[in-house]
Amino acid sequence: MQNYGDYFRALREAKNMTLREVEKQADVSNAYLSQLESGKVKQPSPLTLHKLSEIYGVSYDLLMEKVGYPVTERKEKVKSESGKISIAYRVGDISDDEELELLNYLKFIRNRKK
Amino acid sequence: MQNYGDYFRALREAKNMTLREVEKQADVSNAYLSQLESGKVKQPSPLTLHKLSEIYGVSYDLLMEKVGYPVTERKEKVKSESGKISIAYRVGDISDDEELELLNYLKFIRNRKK
DNA sequence: TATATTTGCTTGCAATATTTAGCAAACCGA
DNA sequence: TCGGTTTGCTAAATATTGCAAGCAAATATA
Repeated sequence: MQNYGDYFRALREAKNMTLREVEKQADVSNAYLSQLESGKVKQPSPLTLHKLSEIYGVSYDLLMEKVGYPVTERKEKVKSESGKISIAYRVGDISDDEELELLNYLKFIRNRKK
Repeated sequence: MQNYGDYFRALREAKNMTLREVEKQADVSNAYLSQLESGKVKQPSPLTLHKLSEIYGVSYDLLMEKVGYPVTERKEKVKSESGKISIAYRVGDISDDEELELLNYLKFIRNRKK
């Protein structure tokens, strides 16, 4: 994924969190988070990814792979799909683009009732 | 491990390789390898570790852990019960209603084009 | 309306990963 | 002995991560 900034933004918004909320929980500056989401960061450190993975509830491996780090080779298929495994199980593989749209739609769902 | 420089040097010497041989195979400068082995580098990048792990025949995970990166949790249990779609793994718990909407939206996405 | 707070963002800045260039000592064949 | 090569190393330069500070627009509150 070349521009994973949108992906991180979608994750945060799906949780309805502000940059400063994530800043507090992850101990990562909102400034840096902003740059990350706007595509100005190439490869955030594994430590940063680990913190974000816990807050957003996604797997650390998935984020590592997303930003282009080598990933431990074990069950290549299952690993790369670890986050989408259940949906894939029912409706087939989900592309990165589709995944992003789904996350954005989830955010929409959660906000429309307010 | 605070001084893993010695560890990297031991790995290389165990294989009877020179800095420049490793440089060629890993595409990492001999200068940097020298600094790495003398403890002047704090955290070599995952990509560099991956290359070295292949040349030295040790596991990528081991090197990642050695230099202090967060390690991937493996004992995580798969939360998706049979038939139950679980994006929860990614974005936290989602309700049955949300799940249904996401699936419908996915279908919409896939039929939308052309 | 006016003031205060929130929110996303940009701008320098420090730290550090990694490279290029090159040095000095050891090694090696003629 | 001697010119060439190998080997490990250092210094300077470049690139990127991540932060502190602060700004502008939106939003909340009086």
